[in-house]
Amino acid sequence: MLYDTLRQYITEYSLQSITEEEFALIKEAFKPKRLRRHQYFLQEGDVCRYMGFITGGAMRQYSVDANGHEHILRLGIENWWMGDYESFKMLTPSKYNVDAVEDTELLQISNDRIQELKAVIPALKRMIEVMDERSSIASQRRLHAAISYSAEERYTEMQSTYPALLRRFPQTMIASYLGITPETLSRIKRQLLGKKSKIS
Amino acid sequence: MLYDTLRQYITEYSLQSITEEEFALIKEAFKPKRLRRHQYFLQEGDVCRYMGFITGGAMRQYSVDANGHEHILRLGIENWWMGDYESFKMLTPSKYNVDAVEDTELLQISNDRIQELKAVIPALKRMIEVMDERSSIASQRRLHAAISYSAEERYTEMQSTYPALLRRFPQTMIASYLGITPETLSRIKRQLLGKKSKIS
DNA sequence: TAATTGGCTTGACATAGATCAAGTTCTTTT
DNA sequence: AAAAGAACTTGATCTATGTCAAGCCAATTA
Repeated sequence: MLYDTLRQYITEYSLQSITEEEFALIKEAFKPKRLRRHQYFLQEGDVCRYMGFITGGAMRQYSVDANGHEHILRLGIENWWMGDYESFKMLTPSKYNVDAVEDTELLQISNDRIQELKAVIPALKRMIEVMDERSSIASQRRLHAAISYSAEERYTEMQSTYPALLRRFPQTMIASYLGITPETLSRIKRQLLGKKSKIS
Repeated sequence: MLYDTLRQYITEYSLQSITEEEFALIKEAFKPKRLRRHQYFLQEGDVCRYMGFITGGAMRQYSVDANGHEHILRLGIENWWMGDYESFKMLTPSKYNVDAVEDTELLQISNDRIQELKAVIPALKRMIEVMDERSSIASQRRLHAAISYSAEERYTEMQSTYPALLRRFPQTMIASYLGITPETLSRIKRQLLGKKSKIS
């Protein structure tokens, strides 16, 4: 049921299995939560007290700049974690908003509880370590792309890295994630179609 | 002497002290290395087998794109770690070069040895966990800046976040780090001087 | 001291991508 | 079925930043 994907996720990332007692602790600590489309999970200025493990639906993390433009930092779907990690860890007010792009259900856990669980469930501790490593690496890659690549290159890279996200989110959001306007993304797509047809 | 700053660094990050026996292990595992200005620590295509803890000098990590342009991803000075973490962790060929910007001395450790040490020195393990957390957060911040801010905003943010780097590296490299050309950085600085004088 | 070099600035021009404004298509709601 | 509204496209312009070229200054080397 609901918690099985989480259990599988932990096993997969930690490469360790968890006992039934441990699983019971997890089920008790992670609370199910439903979000309607457009509903906030976190608002700018609040401390991110929970991280959510998405079991169904789609979410985004974004900031709003001085001109009212949104900049999407992260997109997430089933089996992804969502929340502002910086705020969650440091207990500082978040610079970001997190909301649901589709009706979403997730399992949320508080900072306190995850600390307690880490202490008693080795697999969970290991999972978090691995996630930190990977997220550090993923951010570095995306930074590299943002600094070094053109908009078109970033789009094609996204096509190969996260095809699922491309299909799932409206292009306005994909554009924002790539750091460009929807108009530019539209034109890029047309250009790429032209190129493709020449190749094949 | 040479290893004291490393010891202090570990204590500071892990919030744990290390015993003399542990320190002896560390001294044996971390090998001192000297690099002349412009000398490579890592070249694109090689696997990053060592991470370096800089005890003196200045280094940079950068990629070279199809047009021969360099893009600096990270700058490092005393008390910073340097190397390509992705390649080091995953044992994959690196997309980056790492070299010395000044004559540099560092303490280097191999992947194998750090794994062994992590298993027997809790403080070291904890230090790495904390570093992963923070680097994950720092990358996210920089990504946010790269996507959301103008060149000028990124520069002023860098002024407040890493003043030491600004003083230490030539502006060509600062520009590359910010993802702009040296010419643009030069013009931005002039504009900012104008603004400042108006304020005061 | 002269020569060389690397780093910085400045100007003129080029361009990727943004902005603004319409118009189209496809859903969703009523 | 009508109406409203997303999401996307397209065109015309604008702007931040890049590119190319020249010159200057300071530091290092001969």
